[in-house]
Amino acid sequence: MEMKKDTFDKVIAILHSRYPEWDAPAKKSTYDYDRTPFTITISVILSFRTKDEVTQEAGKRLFALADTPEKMLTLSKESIEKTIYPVGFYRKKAQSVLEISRYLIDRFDGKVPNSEKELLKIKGIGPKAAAIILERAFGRNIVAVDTHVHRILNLWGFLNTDTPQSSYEILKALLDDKEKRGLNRLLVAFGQTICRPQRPRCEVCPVQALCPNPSI
DNA sequence: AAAACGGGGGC
DNA sequence: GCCCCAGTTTT
Repeated sequence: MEMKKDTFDKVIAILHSRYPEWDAPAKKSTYDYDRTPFTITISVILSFRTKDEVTQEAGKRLFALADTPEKMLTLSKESIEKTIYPVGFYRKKAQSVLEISRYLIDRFDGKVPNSEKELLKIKGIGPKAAAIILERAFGRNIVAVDTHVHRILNLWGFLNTDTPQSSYEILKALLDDKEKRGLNRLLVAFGQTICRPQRPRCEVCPVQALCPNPSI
């Protein structure tokens, strides 16, 4: 089954009125480390193919040791591996963390560039990571298809089109003429708390009646 | 286009 | 056990 766009709009409206706090920026107090462009960037790297909770715990441990590119370079690759374990691809990511730190210092005086073009030049940062960094670190009003958003789009049937568009293009079209940033956050929060990857809480979902594929 | 990177979790 | 996991680089 697939959902129509007007149903999608209705779903967004219901979620918005039921959980107005979801489209607000994440509170700093929900994290145990400073949310700087650098820590945000590294968190995004750590999050690939890894559960949110594991990523959060790993980030907390890592940023307690080093929350700037300069401090990061004082750590050995092995100690970073140990610290971030058990995130997926932890060896490759430890290497990537060091490379990115080195690159930021050499090219941008230790700062994360507020530019998609520049972010994409960094090894280890692709289109999705760049979008998430721009949104979270710099508040840019763009859509960022993270794993939650992707999963929900798929669940609602928006990714089973004959002419395959990227999930990024599809979401952009669905959220056109709206405040993309807030609505994007709304979907992420929905995916984290109710429409979860494991054991989705359909029984408390306010839009269950509109869902094409409830797992209830 | 497909493999590789690496664990966790569902069934 | 086996299968999945939608991020990026490498082959």
